[in-house]
Amino acid sequence: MVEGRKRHPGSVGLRDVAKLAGVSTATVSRAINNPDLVSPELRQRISATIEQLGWVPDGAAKALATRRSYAIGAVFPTLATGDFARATNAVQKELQGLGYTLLLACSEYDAVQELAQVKKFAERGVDGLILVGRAHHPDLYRFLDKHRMPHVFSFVHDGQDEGVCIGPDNRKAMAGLTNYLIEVGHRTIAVLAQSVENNDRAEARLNGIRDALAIQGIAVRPQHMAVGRWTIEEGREMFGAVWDTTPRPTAIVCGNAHLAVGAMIEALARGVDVPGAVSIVSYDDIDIMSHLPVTVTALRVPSDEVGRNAARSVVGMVEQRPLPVIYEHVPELVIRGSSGPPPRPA
Amino acid sequence: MVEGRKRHPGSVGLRDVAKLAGVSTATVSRAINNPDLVSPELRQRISATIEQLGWVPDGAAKALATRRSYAIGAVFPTLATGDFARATNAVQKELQGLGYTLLLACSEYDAVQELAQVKKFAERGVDGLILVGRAHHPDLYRFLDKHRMPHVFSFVHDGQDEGVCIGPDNRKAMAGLTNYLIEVGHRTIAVLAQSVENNDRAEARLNGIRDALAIQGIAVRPQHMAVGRWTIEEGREMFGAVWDTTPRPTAIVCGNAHLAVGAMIEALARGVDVPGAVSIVSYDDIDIMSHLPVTVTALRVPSDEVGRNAARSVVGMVEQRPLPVIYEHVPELVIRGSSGPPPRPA
DNA sequence: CTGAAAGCGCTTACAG
DNA sequence: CTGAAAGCGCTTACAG
Repeated sequence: MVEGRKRHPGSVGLRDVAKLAGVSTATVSRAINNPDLVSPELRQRISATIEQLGWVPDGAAKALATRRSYAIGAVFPTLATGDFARATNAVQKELQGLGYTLLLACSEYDAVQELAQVKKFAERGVDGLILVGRAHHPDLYRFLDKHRMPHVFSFVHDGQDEGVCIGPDNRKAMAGLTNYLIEVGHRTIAVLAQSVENNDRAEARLNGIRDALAIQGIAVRPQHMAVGRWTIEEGREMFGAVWDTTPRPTAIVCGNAHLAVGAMIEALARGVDVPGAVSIVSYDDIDIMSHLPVTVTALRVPSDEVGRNAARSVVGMVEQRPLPVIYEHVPELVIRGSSGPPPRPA
Repeated sequence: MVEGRKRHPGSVGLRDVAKLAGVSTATVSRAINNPDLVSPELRQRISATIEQLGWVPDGAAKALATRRSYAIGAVFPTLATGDFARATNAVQKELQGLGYTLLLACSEYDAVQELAQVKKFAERGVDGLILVGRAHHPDLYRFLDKHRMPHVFSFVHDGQDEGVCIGPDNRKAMAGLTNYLIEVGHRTIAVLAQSVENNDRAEARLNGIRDALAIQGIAVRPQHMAVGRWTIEEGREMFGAVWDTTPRPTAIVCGNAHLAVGAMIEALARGVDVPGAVSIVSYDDIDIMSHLPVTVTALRVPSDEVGRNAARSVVGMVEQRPLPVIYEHVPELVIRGSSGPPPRPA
């Protein structure tokens, strides 16, 4: 007779609990998952037995039997920027409150890797996914579709119909920030942009700037456009790149907080008068901005709220019950010391 | 006859692959997990069939059958500080390379919550755990022990025997930083400390400072000791608290980077001459430190390496194969503009 | 309210 | 090299 594998000797299972409590495994299972179906007496006896044996239910077995894992996968581009880190923190907290576990991966802005990570998550049996942005590998959409995997796109929000998006409308927000500069009189505006490679948010922001400028019939001059990623170092260099040009920009819009901090610091280091000679504004707000010698005007994106709502939203989809969720997060324009009217023409 | 639940209609399983490929399920399983045991011909046919059907293996079933999840749980205090965020990123990357998935939780420096999170991870069947620090809920050790759960403690390293620790020796490192101040002549030293509540690293750092000072027969005066968490705001306030005292400190040691940045900024804002009037040094190094008008002397802790090695270490334990791992990470003292000899007595 | 038993989708010891 | 079948540890439809 074939025997198969044996149980691990030391570990206790549902069976052991049932035996010791003198009930069937079905009753133990019900006592945990559906206490109302079990008489108070047994319920009490069973929970005492569980305590006594220190039984830890086996999630894999449970997942296999119920076809539900109570796990959500999230793929962020990176955790090196504070916004995604804070969002991850919030996602985990919210999921935990809803009874879910977070599986985390970082794609490093690589769509192919993201696809592989999502497939891995699917193998792990996650009930749903949180992704960042709208632009993904084409196969990813097919995959999600085929496997009917509930998912949300975070840190984006736009007018499109497809998919659930939770976050700011990057384009609209950046247009708003640019409009603010236009309103106070700027016409010669430089841009320190993030690379748009595999980053639709960065692209949307760039488009937002162009939208706002185009209405005035203005475009960003090539020498006023610099591209980087998200370090202070780059921000400093990029400031130099657009500043040492003719004509000089009277304002600089930065695609993310680190570039903006770098630009601000470089301006200070060069003794450039901010905002007297040039205004600096930023998409995204971080702590340090309100503490620099010249504080930085920024669009405040509530990353933790975005994370929290993304979590609520996937869980709502998974459980097919509507949870109250905020879908669009309109960033607040926080005007600080780094922005003002352009210098008067000499 | 009792029927039990039915299979989900749409989904394809190993069985479907086997049927279509005209082989047994055992052979399909082998073709994936042990290709060498299967003839090239079948192997080829099977992988084509898998492709064709778009089969995604069921991790829960696999985990149940093998008693291995290829998942590692990590509990960090928070992701709000850059160090843990970068470490998390590195952990995930390394685990992925080793074929594992990361389950993540944040304890918010709460030992009870951490315990609950670890138990949850155990239910999920993680193969191992990465924790931060050495100080945990007493029940946690019992739990890990009872369930023979492989685990490592990260961001700590000390002379003790028990457990695998991966990171800097906080105490020794901080003593070294303090010694540097003593060597350049400081004797009146203030401390901006992190709260030691549920944070043994903070406590170790504090002890390191005291160790170094005690050798000189010096202690930190009560008015030179301030306690906070990890915001720039707090750092500013704490600077004020220790600065407006008699005697004035000639140097300030900060328990973490954000407090140090706050202190530096407050000093600049008050027009205090750094390092002429006071030196400021920090445990932990962050980007902004090398870009402030006065750059900050700091101990550089390589968070990502700590994360990477922690990941390698647990996996090594889980697989019972020795992976090359660095256990102690000696922080590098990066001397910058904010430190120097104390002012000469007037 | 409770139990006996089938089944979730894989893996693997055994036999060939 | 391959297959038939037991088993991993739970849940749940069915019967009582």
